[in-house]
Amino acid sequence: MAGSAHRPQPRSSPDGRTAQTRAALIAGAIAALREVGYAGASAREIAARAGCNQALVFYHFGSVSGLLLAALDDISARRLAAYTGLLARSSSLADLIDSARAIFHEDLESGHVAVLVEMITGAASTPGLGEQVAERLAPWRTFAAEAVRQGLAGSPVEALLPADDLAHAVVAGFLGLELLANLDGDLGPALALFDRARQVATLLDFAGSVPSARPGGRS
Amino acid sequence: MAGSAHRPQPRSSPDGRTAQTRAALIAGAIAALREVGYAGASAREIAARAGCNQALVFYHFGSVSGLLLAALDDISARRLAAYTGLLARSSSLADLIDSARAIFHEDLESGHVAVLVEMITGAASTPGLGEQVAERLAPWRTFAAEAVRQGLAGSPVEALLPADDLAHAVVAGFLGLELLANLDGDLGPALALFDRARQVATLLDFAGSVPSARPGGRS
DNA sequence: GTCTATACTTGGATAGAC
DNA sequence: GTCTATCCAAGTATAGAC
Repeated sequence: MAGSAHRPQPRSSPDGRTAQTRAALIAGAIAALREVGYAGASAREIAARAGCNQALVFYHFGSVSGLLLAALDDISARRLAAYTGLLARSSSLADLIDSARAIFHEDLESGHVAVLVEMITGAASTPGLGEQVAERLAPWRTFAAEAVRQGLAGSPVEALLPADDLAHAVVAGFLGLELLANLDGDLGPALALFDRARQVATLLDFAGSVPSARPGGRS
Repeated sequence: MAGSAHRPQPRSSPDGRTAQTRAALIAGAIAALREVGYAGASAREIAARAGCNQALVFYHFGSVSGLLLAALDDISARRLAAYTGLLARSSSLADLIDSARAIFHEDLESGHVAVLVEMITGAASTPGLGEQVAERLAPWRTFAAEAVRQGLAGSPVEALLPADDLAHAVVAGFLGLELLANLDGDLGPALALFDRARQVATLLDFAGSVPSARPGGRS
């Protein structure tokens, strides 16, 4: 039931004027969240960026938070598709770290994770919004767990750090790095961290390929 | 120069009515940031929690963001004192992880890190606020670097992960875990992570105490 | 130092013309 | 479906009484 409210007749052609307006509003919402944060993402601010009228926010999305959630949906869909593609193409842990670095870099430059972070923290001021944001974060967490499972398959790390625990840390790490990079306007430290992780990953890839180097390995 | 504006005569006795009001406003600001976020932390909202008049926010702190920064200063001072005490009492890496877990738990329950996170993300909507928040975050980062340096002294991890890089990851991790725990209303996964880290730390403590287990060790 | 009252601004939301 | 006009609520900030 959540999500079905205030959707006007989607009867017009797939990329008619209506769809264009909705898309422009979503793009404007993303830009606003990125540049002026949740507190600054008002209907007027967003409409100005979309080049249309403030009233259309309410016509198409019912409320400002309705639009912000739609923007989050939009980002999630596009980002997860990109992530999944990268994951499928990674055959080693080092590959996976490289992919994660590329994802982080791209997301940061385009501000996608910033939008997510703003929504998570901003949700506190709007009753009921927290649950809806959490729902939309769920697929990212599932994806992280899958990536970790794939990257650690057969690694000695598995025994020490279960995939689910590590996945939680990975998501938290992404969000935290984004927070700091955004505040500092400098993603250097975060990228340096990925480079270090890559070195460790290379070691683990090697350890995984040498059976005798796996303590407790039984197969 | 920033910070000296709008400070009314501190001529009254140290814990006179003035100091009480200022303290109540700061406490109200912290509670508001924690419960309704940056976007909801208005002068009226804060004054209501402080049990005083809205106009006093401007009299004592000049503006709402002035008060919020004062609140952040207050938290930083008290938290860093507590952290430093814990650090001084930790003699092994496992001890340090235990301390970190205790810090995280306490901060989360009391909402101190939530305040920091709200200020970091909320700063985007108020020009110039970002730099001031960054200034106040700096001591936390310095502390993290010291803790990491102390915890890793003589550990084989040092060669792979320089202390500064790791410290950046630790701060990002804290902020990210806070973000998730706050959204979910569940700090279980974060605490589980600390437990895992503690296990690894115990291993490293052991490795550090056995010279032959340190590859490349030269002393 | 603290309060009441108020000026001014911005934002959410709706009605109705086109 | 989009716009203009408008209402109302909430927010920042100041003036002036006490």
